[in-house]
Amino acid sequence: MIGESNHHIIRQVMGSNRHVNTNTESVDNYLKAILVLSGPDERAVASTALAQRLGVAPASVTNMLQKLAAAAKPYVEYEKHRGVRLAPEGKRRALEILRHHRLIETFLYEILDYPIEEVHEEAERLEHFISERFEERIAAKLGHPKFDPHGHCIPAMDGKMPRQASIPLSSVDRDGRFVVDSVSDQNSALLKRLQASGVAPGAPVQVVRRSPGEFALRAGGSTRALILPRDLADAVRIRSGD
Amino acid sequence: MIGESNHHIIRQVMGSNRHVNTNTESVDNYLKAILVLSGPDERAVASTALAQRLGVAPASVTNMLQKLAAAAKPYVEYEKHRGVRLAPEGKRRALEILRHHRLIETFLYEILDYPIEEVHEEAERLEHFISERFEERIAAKLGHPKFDPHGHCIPAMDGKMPRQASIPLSSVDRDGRFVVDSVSDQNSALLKRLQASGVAPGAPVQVVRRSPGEFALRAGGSTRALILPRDLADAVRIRSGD
DNA sequence: GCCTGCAATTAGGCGCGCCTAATCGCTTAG
DNA sequence: CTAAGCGATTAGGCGCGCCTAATTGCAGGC
Repeated sequence: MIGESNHHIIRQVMGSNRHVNTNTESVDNYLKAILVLSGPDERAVASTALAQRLGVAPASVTNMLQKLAAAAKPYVEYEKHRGVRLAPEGKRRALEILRHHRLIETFLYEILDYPIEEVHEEAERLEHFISERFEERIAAKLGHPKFDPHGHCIPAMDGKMPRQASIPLSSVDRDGRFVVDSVSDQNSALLKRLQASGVAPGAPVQVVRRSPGEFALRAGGSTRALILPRDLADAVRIRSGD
Repeated sequence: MIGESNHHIIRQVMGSNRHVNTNTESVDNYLKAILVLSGPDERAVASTALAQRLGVAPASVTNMLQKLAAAAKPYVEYEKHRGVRLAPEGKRRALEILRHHRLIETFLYEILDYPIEEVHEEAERLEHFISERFEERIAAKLGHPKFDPHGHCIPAMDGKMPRQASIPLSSVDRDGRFVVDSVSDQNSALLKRLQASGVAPGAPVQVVRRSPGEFALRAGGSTRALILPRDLADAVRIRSGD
């Protein structure tokens, strides 16, 4: 739980209820998408980008944004044709969901021995439905972890998150030794391959070849180099060796 | 997972999709309610009873039952004015959800140290959203338990459940020694009281007084008797001492 | 055997999130 | 400075689960 109170899934029950219902899974997903797409410097996000990420028609996005902006406590700041930003309440909720997501991933990986490439999908569903108590209990069980199994930072209860100091493999400008900072959770097949090759958060790696289209790296004690096309190389973030 | 394949939450995406969408939380809840209300001998269930249990208008029940009966694989057998029974597919799903529910309760209690009176509410939400893998992993982690923390039997993967051999405290016909079989999860305040008095599944208890309106019992080493009005006494099921 | 009372059903409507089609309006190229 | 192009919005519609109000039909009392 982050910030204020968490009402969970309160579905509209009476047709006579005049209040707009903004506590659904769908809303959560819009807020999460805005959080991610607006990046660390919190740029305004375009409707199209949201539509594409959410797999939804642009008209649906406009519709939802108007609702989110018109709520008593607005979730977003939205001006027509200008894109959208998270309002404080929206940011609070988005970070809460992100915290849920990453805690659940950690939990599935550490306690339930999930293979890493399966944690994301399960967390994606459950993140909307766990209670504050569940959140608190798994955090305690895990020793209040700061990172999930992909190396992503878990937002603290006060919603603060340190800025990332790592760079994508695809933008590295020299060969040499690095440490894996994080791996993307978006492509589970790739994730499985990376795991199998020893490319996991904290692992030392050596970048052995770079070209416009491909990046090659060797992890820990691995003998064979792993060759990643540019688009997949985006999925690995590295930092200089500690 | 029980029996056949489990499609989880597949929401309707296209307006053009002619197939009826029967994979929602709401459907799960209707099926569960029918399972419980039809009792061990699987009597037909009246619309009104369902409506009351689900907190929904009778018209809504009729509506849903028609849909559940009309599906390609019908979930229920339903004839107008005759009540409803689970069809094989409906029973399969209902038992699957019940298995989820009770596994989750056990998990929350054993692994996450929830107070017993809080497990039901959380399980009630999560039971609809966990994957087959999650189900299997928590079952394994718990050593494939046969009973949840209330003493209720957890349906096996093949959907079989032994018939209950216990009776409600309210229908006991003699004073003397018994063993607590199970306690209801419906009233969390009562559950907390029972727990505090040592009335938990497997605990030996002594029935010390019976009257039309009240039942008194003393648990294990407890000094004070616990007095329960008839309606609350329904919540405790006992069997003769083992 | 009819009639009344109540359970159950039908009819019609609502908010939700989504869709498509039509329109609008920024922005940039000529 | 205008016009095209495309991103964004509006308009209208759908299925879902739910509601209320009106109607139907079963069953028990006389």
